[in-house]
This record gives sequence, C-alpha cells and structure tokens, in this order.
Amino acid sequence: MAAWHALIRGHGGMMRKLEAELQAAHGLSLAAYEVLAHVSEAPDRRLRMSDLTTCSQLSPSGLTRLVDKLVRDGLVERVRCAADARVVYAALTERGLEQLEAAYPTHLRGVRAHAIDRWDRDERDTVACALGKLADLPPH
Amino acid sequence: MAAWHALIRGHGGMMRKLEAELQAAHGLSLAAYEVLAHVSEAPDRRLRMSDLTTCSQLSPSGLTRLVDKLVRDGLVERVRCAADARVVYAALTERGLEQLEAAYPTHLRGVRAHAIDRWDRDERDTVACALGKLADLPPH
DNA sequence: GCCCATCATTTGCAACTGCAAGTGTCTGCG
DNA sequence: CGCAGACACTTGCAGTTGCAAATGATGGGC
Repeated sequence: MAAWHALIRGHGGMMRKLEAELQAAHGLSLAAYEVLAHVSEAPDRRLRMSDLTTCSQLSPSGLTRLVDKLVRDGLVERVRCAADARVVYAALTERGLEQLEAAYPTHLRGVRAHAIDRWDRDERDTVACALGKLADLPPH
Repeated sequence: MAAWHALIRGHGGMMRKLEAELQAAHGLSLAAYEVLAHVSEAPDRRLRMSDLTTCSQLSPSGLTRLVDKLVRDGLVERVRCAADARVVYAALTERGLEQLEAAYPTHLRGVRAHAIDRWDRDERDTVACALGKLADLPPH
C-alpha cells in the first residue's frame, strides 16, 4: 500500500512539474508534446487518429480536440486517407517539427531531473518492469 | 526512458481502471474517495481544507469544488473553526462514513488486482522507494 | 447491386480543473 | 487602537476531458 501511495504522489508531482516547465518554455501541454512526439516518430511523420488514440492517454474525443488545437496552432495538419475515407492522418507540419525539436531538450532535461536521475540503475530497471505490468491496454 | 514510458502508461491504465470500478460500484470518483479516506483518518473525522489540499492531488479551488459536491451528496459537512474563522473543516457525515466503508473493499481489491498483486516483494519495495523520491511537494 | 453491422472520427454536453482575482479573517507593528 | 500584509478559502472564467450519440464510410453476405 505504501508503494501505491508513493506511486500516486510521485507520479502526480512529477507530472505537474514537467507540464509546468514545458508550458512555460514552449507553450505546450504535456499531452500535446506527446502527440507531436508520436507523430514525428511515425513513417512520413503522420499517424492515424486511431493509432494516436492507442498510444496516447486520451479518449478518441479528447484526441480529436487536442488535434483541433494543434491544427489551429499550425503544428499539425489533417490529411484524409486516400484508400479509406474514414481515416484521418495527423501530419506534422514544418512548424510542428521545429516546435517539437525546440521542446525536446526541455522535456528530456525535465524527465531526467524529476525522475530518471533520482533512480539508480536497479531502480530504473525495476520501475520499468513493474510499471510495465500494469499496462494491459485500457478501455479509455 | 523505457522506465518513464512504462510509468506513464502503467499509471494511466491503472488509474482509469480503478476510477471506472469505483464509479460503477459506488458512484464515487477516485478523487472523492481519497478525500473521504483522508478525512476519515483524521482526528474527529474532520480535516481543514488546506490540509486536504496538501495531501490530495488537487489545487485549492479544485478541492473547494469537490467538497461542494460531497456536501451536496451529503457525505461531508463544512464546519467553521471556532478559533480561526478563516478555517473550514470538512467533516465526515454518518452517510459519508457508510459510503466510504462500502467503497473501501472495492478500492482495496482494485489496487491489489491492478497493481500490488502484479509485483513481487522486491518490486513493491523498489517502486515505493523509487517513486517516493519524486515527491518533493508540488506547487499545484 | 443492396443492406446491415462495423469502423474511424467528430460533436453535444456536462463534469472537472487550475489560475487569477475576490472575500473575509487574523496578526504584528507602529 | 488601527492598519498593512499574510492567510484560508471561494468564485469567475476559460480550457480540457470523457461519454454517448451522430456522421460518414467500408465490406461481407445475400
């Protein structure tokens, strides 16, 4: 139970700090950053909405609205799929790529400072393994 | 970095499941449950708003509104402090205590099923220790 | 070729949150 | 005493989120 409380508090505190830093330095929420990051890693730097839903922490509707915002901000474009008119790709724009590359060091530094650097190798491995066991895919 | 991703995903998935179960079985959000639990553990089963803010994951305004809701639902009462008129206690009502006692087994079972039981003793200890290191108190 | 179940995504809506500003209270210093 | 500044909490407001329903599209069975 102590482990559970530590998980709640630790996670919460870390997330708030990361979020605040990213917001202050680049005007990006953590959710937005993660979407940009996922998209940038995909082939052609574009990803279907449904794939984004799977790898993000958002429900489909939440993702739709976040992408709306990213489109408004010019970081992403919606591209209809030629083969299947139901699907929409979120595609990184030039500006989106620049923004992501600018934010990346901030984020990496934050994750290190607030999490990874506080653990030794053994803790890192155990956390990765233990937390990995919680992740049977969620029904949003 | 793998550890970090596992943390995000694992935590998110677990929380969604706990939240859904608690909601379905007792109509309580996880945040509400945690507030009730903290209050119930305090002397006289009442706690100052500011102390609740400290131990919960909520901002002061968020907490005010959550307590509003708990008061509406009859689970908690606001009690002004005689010694300092600025201070308000959230005090558990009889009904609040019953509700909490009803929800407790569900929650405990959930935490076990979705987290603790998936770890061996060593993982539990390491998670508690490692996550505990992330928790320098957050500026909400 | 037509329909129906299914799928990918979006929208209406209501709930939850945090920030900044507001209210009322206390406290210490002149 | 009286008041400036700190404190405990609440409110106005705007942004984010999820659920359920709507929209538009596909594809298999007949």
